[in-house]
Amino acid sequence: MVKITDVARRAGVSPSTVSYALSGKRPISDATRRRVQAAVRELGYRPHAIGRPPADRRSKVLALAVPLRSGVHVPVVTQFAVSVVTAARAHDHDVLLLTQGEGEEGIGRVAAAGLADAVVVMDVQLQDPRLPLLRSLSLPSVLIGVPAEPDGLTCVDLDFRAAGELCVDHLARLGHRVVALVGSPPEVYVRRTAFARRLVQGFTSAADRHRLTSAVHPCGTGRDAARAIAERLLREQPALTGVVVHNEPLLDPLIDAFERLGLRVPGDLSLIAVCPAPVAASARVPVTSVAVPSAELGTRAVHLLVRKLSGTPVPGTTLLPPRLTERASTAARAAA
Amino acid sequence: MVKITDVARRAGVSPSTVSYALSGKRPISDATRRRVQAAVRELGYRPHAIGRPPADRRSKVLALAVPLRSGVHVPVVTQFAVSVVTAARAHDHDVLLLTQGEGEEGIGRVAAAGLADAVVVMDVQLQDPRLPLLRSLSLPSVLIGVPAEPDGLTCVDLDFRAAGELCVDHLARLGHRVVALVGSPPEVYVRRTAFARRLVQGFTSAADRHRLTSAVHPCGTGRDAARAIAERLLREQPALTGVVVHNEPLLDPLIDAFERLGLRVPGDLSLIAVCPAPVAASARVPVTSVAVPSAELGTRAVHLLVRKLSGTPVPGTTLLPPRLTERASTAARAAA
DNA sequence: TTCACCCGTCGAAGCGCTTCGACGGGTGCT
DNA sequence: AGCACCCGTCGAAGCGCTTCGACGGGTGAA
Repeated sequence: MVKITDVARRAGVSPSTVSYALSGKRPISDATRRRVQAAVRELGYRPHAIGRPPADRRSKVLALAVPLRSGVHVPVVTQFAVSVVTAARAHDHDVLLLTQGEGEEGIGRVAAAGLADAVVVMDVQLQDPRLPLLRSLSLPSVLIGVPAEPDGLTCVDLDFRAAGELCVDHLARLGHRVVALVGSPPEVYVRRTAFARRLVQGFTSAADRHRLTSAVHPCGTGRDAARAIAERLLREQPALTGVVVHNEPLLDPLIDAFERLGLRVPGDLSLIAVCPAPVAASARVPVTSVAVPSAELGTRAVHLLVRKLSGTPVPGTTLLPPRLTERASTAARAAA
Repeated sequence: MVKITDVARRAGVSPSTVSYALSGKRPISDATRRRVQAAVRELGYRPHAIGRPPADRRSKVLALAVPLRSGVHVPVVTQFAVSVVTAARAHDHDVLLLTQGEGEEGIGRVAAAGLADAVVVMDVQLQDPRLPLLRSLSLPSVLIGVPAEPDGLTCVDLDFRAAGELCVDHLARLGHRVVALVGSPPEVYVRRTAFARRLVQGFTSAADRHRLTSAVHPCGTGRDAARAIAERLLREQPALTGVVVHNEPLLDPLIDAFERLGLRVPGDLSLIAVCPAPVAASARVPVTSVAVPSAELGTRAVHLLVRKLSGTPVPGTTLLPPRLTERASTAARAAA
């Protein structure tokens, strides 16, 4: 392995001069800088992380704590992870992957060992066991999702409450009077996952505001669950004409199930999904949706983290405003 | 942050004694060891990675180079990544995530900076541009997938050639005489992705051996592609009764498309998929499949890597034998 | 011409840890 | 009883890098 002393020898200067020539933290003459750069190129020198003194103890690594528990949609998480890695690279950082179960232990370990400078925490619950740890650690962090008590923490998320309201507003504007929310699997709510709860709140309060009849149903995934929930909805709310779906993998099966029951989308039933845009656009019927901007969330999280690392103050909670995109799955309610 | 000297002071010994007490590399009296352990517990000490001298230069980090290019099925990759992280943790290692595009550059950077001790490389092509780099680097590596020239490299993969043969053998045994392979998207073959090509080889050679009429069709994903390929198959091979699918996201749409053309599975058409078992089992018709054991591949890769790191010699190429699981999508060919 | 100042460079220290060599004091054998 | 040996512990070195303080020589101003 080629070290800084090798470069120094070849360039005929001292190691410290090489360091300064590369970092630019002190003035170095053009001639010297050029010689150093040439030596670096010729030898293929790259600073080795082990040498970094604790002054600049930065490992240039961010940790990413991903959930991957049941009920979490894998492609969404993956897209998010990729955007984090990409954004991190743009800021000259690498990403260390921590999986759930590792969650708490992993964050502690990574912080103590100095393996990472900062951590992005996904899938935050309202009362998340990791929060006390994050508060006590000096390790900068950004949460994806907003817990019940976000004081002192940096959080980013889609404004799921507003997203829920937006969906209902849209259905109400189209004349729908009876609506339902088909949500994530029950375990997601049991875990008190923040974003899922907030969406329900927004949905419910907007429905009340518009004086709509509404119901909320957590729902598992798969064809059988879709059929069951579709039948149940029609049984319990025969006048149902508007459905909000917050459950990516259920989207296609649910449309299927409704059609098998003789309900056309959007003829008889309007459907709005809360999910990443590609999922909505490529469903068997292109679905009107409020996009979950996973890529943007990842990028934002990294930006915030980098700013924190540089000492810049950052806002406590950033909520991205929801945006609704109309596609083929919503229509005005047919006249009675 | 609590360091080894703090522990030493509290335990009333020297730092080196603490180190030995924790590593066990030299005999330490029971009394001393106990005092050290108590001090470690009380102070919450954890060794900081920055202190590790290059003698034991191990960073306890593995890099994982994941593809995430078009045509690669995301859930499969994710499952694989998770199994790598889990296995790595079992060996007291963490995992650094490198994404494609970063591929070559990333491996070089990580190696030079000493960020990782070893690397797992996914989605290997027959002529992979990363191979020369891997050979030249002293960084131990394991490839998922077998390139054209695997000499000097450690590779793990499902034996896709045998998998292709196994599918055809099964169809032939059931009496099918005209078969087709619906493969991955064309770009996968253009890239000369190793496993995709090998599957085709196995499929073709087994078909020839059994004197079957056969055809191979790369195919994109999505409902439209499924419909197009289904129609084309029936047009070009009207007597077709056996289909092998090597394209996870196409499975459901393809079954759909066949049924819309009036072909029942398995009544009129037998279907075998090469994909992870859960995908096959949860398709709209449970599909007979040869499993792609992503989790096992990840675990194996990490095991091999750990053995390499410890200096144990490891086999060059490990091919896992394919296993076929019968489900509801295959049946004997109906008598003419 | 002289002095102050600054630019460009160097040497040394230090980070937290591991490990090598050394050393002191028991123990066991002769 | 004496000697060798080994167990348990300590001190010091060293890893590759960055950065602080220092220093020498040139330049500009008085």
